[in-house]
Amino acid sequence: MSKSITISDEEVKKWQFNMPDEMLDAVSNRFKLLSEPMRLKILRALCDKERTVQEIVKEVGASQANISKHLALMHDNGVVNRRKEGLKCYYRISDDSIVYACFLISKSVVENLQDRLSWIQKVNSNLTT
Amino acid sequence: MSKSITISDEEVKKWQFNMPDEMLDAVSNRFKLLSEPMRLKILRALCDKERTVQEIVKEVGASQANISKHLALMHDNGVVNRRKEGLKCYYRISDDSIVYACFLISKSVVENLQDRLSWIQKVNSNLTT
DNA sequence: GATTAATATGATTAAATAAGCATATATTTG
DNA sequence: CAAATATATGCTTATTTAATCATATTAATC
Repeated sequence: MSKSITISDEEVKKWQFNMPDEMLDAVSNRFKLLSEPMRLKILRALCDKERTVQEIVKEVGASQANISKHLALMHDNGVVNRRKEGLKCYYRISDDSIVYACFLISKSVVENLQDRLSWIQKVNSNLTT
Repeated sequence: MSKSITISDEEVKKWQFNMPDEMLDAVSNRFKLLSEPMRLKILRALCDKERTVQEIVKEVGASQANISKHLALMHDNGVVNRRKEGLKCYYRISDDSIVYACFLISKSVVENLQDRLSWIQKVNSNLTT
């Protein structure tokens, strides 16, 4: 069966931004973790299944030290979980809503780009005719 | 009628992280915009309706210059829209998915904190008995 | 227990950027 | 057009942090 998530406006309104400042700090911190291309690449690699550090290093194409630090940071902040097996260490995304948030934002960014593109095309066709 | 949004796993899988690196850069940039407490406070103020810069300044309690710069940044990146009316300038959130993403992440962060709290409580009760 | 493999960590450097202050640019009103 | 109001913008400073290199830790194997 296929999972799905539904967010109602009411639900959002209730929570929504009756949030205390301290909560916003925590939220901004989580967003900050998602605001580095390198970390998004790591999450992209972890999207379908857990992987070892080595596997991530290969897939992402960055140094082992760098990947390791990003993973540590995300682990400290509950974005990924760790599982040790002998020498190897498997990481996985700890929470589906992280992926959903990435999806939402991606969609929003694409729509945004498309809007701009249509503007440009309109302006361009006006200029060239 | 109450709006709502549904995200299916299939939908996420399709898009999901078959994203090219350039796309991840754009997404990370959007996340970066959401990763400052001050900007989240501004978005919280804009959550239910559009507001003027002055109204935001009052509600958020930061300097006009600072608010103005954050608004300009978010506007340049399509996070908020602008509407001028005489001297006043009304800003509003341009895209619902931004609010949904904030909601998702907030929920995720709260769950994360709750998990940690229950750990702490468990440890604490072990120590004090 | 020495060696190799997998991962983590410390120190340093360079780049990004939020906030503050002063000032500039409209736009309205007298 | 002068004064007042609303908003935007330069410039500077201090802070944060990603990447790099070298090295440390941990676990398996011979």
